[in-house]
Amino acid sequence: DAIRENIKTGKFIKLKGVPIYDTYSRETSITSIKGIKAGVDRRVKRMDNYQGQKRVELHAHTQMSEMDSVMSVSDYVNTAKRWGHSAIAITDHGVVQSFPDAAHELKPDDSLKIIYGVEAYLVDDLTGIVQNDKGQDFTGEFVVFDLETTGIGAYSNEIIEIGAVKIANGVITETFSTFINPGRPIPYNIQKLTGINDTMVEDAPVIKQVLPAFLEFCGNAVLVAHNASFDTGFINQKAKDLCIHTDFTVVDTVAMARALLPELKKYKLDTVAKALGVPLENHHRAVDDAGATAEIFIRLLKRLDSKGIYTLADLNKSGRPDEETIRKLPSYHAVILAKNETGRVNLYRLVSESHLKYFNRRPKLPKSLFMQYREGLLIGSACEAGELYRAILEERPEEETDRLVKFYDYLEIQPLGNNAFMLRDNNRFPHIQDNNDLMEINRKIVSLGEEYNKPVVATCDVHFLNAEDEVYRRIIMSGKGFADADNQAPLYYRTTEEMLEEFQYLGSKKAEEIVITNTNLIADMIEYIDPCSPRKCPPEIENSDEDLRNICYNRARAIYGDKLPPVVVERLERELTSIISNGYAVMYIIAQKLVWKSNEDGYLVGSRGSVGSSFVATMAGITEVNPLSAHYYCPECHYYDFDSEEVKAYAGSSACDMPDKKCPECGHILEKDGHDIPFETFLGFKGDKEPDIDLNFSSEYQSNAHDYTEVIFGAGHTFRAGTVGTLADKTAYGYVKKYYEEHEEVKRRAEIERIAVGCTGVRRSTGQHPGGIVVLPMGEEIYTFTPVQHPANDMSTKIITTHFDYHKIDANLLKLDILGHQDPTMIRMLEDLTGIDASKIRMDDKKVLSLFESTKALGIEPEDISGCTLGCLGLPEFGTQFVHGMLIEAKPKNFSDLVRISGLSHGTNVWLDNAQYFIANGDCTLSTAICTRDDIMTYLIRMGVENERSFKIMESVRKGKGLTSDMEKDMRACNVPEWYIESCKRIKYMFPKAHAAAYVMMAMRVAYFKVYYPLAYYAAFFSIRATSFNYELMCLGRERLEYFMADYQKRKNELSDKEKDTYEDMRIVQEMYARGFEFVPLDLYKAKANRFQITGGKLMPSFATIDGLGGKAAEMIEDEAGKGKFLSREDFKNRCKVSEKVIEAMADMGIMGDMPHSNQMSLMDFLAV
DNA sequence: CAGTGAGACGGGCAACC
DNA sequence: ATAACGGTTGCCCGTCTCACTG
Repeated sequence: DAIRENIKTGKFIKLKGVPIYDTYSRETSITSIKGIKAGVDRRVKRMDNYQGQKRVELHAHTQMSEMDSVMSVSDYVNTAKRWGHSAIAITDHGVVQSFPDAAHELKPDDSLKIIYGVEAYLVDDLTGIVQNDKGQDFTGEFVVFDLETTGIGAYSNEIIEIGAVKIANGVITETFSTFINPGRPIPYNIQKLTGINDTMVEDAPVIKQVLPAFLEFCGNAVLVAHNASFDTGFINQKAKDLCIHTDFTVVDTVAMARALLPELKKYKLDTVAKALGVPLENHHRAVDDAGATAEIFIRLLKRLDSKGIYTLADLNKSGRPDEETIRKLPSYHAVILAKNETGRVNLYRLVSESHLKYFNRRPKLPKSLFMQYREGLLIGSACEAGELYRAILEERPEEETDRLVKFYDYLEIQPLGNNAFMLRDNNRFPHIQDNNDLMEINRKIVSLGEEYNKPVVATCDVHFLNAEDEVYRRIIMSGKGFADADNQAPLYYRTTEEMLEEFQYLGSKKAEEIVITNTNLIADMIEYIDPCSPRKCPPEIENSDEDLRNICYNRARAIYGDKLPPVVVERLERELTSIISNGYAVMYIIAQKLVWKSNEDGYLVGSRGSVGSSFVATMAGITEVNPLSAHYYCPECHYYDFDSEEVKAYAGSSACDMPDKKCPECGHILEKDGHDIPFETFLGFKGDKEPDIDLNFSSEYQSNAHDYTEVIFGAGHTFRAGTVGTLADKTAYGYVKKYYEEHEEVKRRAEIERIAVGCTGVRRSTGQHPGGIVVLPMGEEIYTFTPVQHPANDMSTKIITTHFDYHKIDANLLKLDILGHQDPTMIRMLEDLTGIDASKIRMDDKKVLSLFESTKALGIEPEDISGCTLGCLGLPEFGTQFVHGMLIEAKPKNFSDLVRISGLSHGTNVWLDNAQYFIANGDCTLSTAICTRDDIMTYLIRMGVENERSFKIMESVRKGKGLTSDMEKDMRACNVPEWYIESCKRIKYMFPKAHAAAYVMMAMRVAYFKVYYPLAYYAAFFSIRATSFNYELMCLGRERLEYFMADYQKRKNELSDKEKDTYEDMRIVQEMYARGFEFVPLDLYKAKANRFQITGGKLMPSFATIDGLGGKAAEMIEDEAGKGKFLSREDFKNRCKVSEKVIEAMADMGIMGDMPHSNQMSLMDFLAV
């Protein structure tokens, strides 16, 4: 214990012990520990010690950048605070999920300004198909041409071949073709690509001679090229070098093809040629490419003609890219920062639209859309993947860089190390050879900034906090399969001094300007913003207050009579006052509508959570749990008994445990109801607790319930709550392990775990909440609260989720938890099979209750079912080893006991290390132990602790927050025993009583069927609950089953989770066999896809129980079997889309009967007969 | 006959109530 | 043998199979 005390996460310790080689884990470990001492944390924490104004980081990625950055928001914010930086920006790739967490890191008196931004994937949709239109139509002259060059940039490369074709009136009239001597060797990769070598151009004319000739050939014609800006860029650059003025109209066939052939995925010349049936030989030779492009152009022109497009102006208009096209356009990084509240909402809109409309691997943002919502936003030119940097890198003509610079509000440059990858990639960046080349690009950006008066800022493009943290990013990128993962750029958060030093090559004055002055200048243009709206916006439904009141009173009168018992009126009024005054009536009305609708459609709804604590909820039909104290009432004459001594003896218990009784007035059998649950568990004494209505709908019905919310609130007003899926422990561990295995480095398990921790928390995907629907009230705009997107950016679904996970906006919008559950599905199937109304099942049936103590009621002995001494295998929430252990120890006698056990068996540190100990120690009994939340509050109140205080203590305990010393003091002051205080402190999570009661009711119902309608029970269980049912292992007889069970038992410690599930299902099957029931072989023509059937006192499994045969195939078989006999296996395979392998397996199991292999055979057979 | 892409399926994992 | 909350939805990924293609 002393050792344990000293070992805590984040602590450093010194150990004394004996190192030995552990043959099991196959690594060295320490045993026989003799001493343990506190150690010293020797890690050096970096500090920004710059004297004077410090820099501001304007470009940083957090863990929300998908599988890219490993920096946690909290580390980032807190480091900035510690360094004394005045502001920091968060600019994740295309998303903003870090914002709420970042805001959360700020304390009220922090002065740090967080700049909320995004690094967008900007798409230039503003350049049209036609540049410099002068009113031409398609009857004039066009010159379609193509160039081969020594490289990509027009400035430092030369043209080596020009091929051109002149078209007039849609027919080819002239051609032009020549090599050009570039006056320097042709790079090897270009030779390889084009097949043009030095000897071929040796005798060719030089550009000075060729260009004028080519320009003369062109005359006033419109220039046409595939990806025209490349070719015209060269022509313009070379013309400029020779002081020749050019002013061509240009048409780009890539853009044309995009507009006219939207079905293509790529628009490379060969792809387009193929799509249009144009032959293309010798691709990457100017003459041939020009010819092909001309042919493509002519064919595209014909399509234009049929569309009634006759002028270039029309072409440009028709070619405005649609969503589909924009998705396929190349994108460039750009940093967008929100300056103020308007900007924030605009940013959320841009993020939403880029996810909903323009997502293609990345959320793309068309410039046109950005322009539309530019208000309140700043845009910066970003990194080497930004269009300005790219334009400079590719030596685009000046007009283009000018146009780009003007578009941005500020320009960015980054440390050389960020771009050093270019030095290593000679193929893509042949002209970037050393740091000087990289510096040159940065210098160019700086001078453009000066020229156009745009501030230039130095940013880090942060992806991890400290230089050494690159290892985490390396492993993650390697795990994703990036080949160059091992060459991590130094993308860490740098201090002012580090950045000043980095940019010394610009001169110390300039360095100071871009590192300090300008970053602060940008930061100062930005206001303090809260990423989450402060407004609470619950939906409104007209007359909900009055309606709720009426619904409750009507129902109450129907049950308790027109003259309502005072207890009922008192409770209703107390609750209604609290509910209505706090504005929660709407919640009840919504829940009521959903439940009623589901009931109408034939599915009961299970209640869940603490709603059952509310009698109003009971009366509104939202829950079956009646929270009043145990009472009798007469359904005939409305006699009631809430306060006789007889009834009071059941305080704290459920009414179903009371003896049956006849009505003293009319002799009718009295109803018993009430579980004695305080309302305050739900809403608190002041009604100020944020309540949550959780409902369990049948999994089969869940999506209908979701759709129905749209009917209630109107289309566009409900959103599925979104979730953020991260790289968590197990996946991270797997990545790290794999990484070091691949690199053949031996790492100890502890080290792998340590590194894995550093990799966790990185966003991997987004998803849907299991049931949460978020409601946006009429007249509100969702972007005020959160951006939206499709789950996992799946463009084929109509589901829209919130971009933030629900808890980030739970103070703003109401969430309905419409969860899926198997209990309602089970009940539905059991009712269908037996004709019994499950809601009428008694909760005090002795035989049913005995299942929780012995196997007797099932007519079997423990040895029949591998020694299990209880009959409650397969009952919901009562089927696991853990719960069984508890049941065996606690020996529940009635419903109330089961409610307590249900409470004890859910949560961490509620039973073990807690109630179990205190019961054994004699401090308490099952009835007095802390079993549910409510126990704490009612007990404390009874001991004299003030109401509100008792509630607060309960809330603190049930959330696992333990007790404050003040709370302990208050408890001791009221003589609360020490064991009780200790017990409270150990609890990590705890059920509310209402939830436990609702779940026990469900378990009792299922148990009833298990006792009295066994086949129906097993049919329902295997159809619905069994997750790993396997025909081959389980349905071919008891002996075979037990053979496999023995095998699993032997491998107990190595079973996968899946196999463990299978084993649990096997136990239920074993129990069924033991009770004397059997399966009949699966009949191809009688079996159902997913449901077991009872036939002649036996069970017929469903098709879905066959391994490898999934839901789709199962349904196909059921469908096709109804249409007629299968002639052969071949026929079966074709009609049902079942794979060969599965058919083989089915044949082995005897399911295929004597069906012949192919139709031929069957015909022969037929003839033979 | 290798390559590719799509779809079904099962299993592992994560988020959540 | 241990320790153990139980049960839900949904996403990703590897594998298998099959149709299609050059």
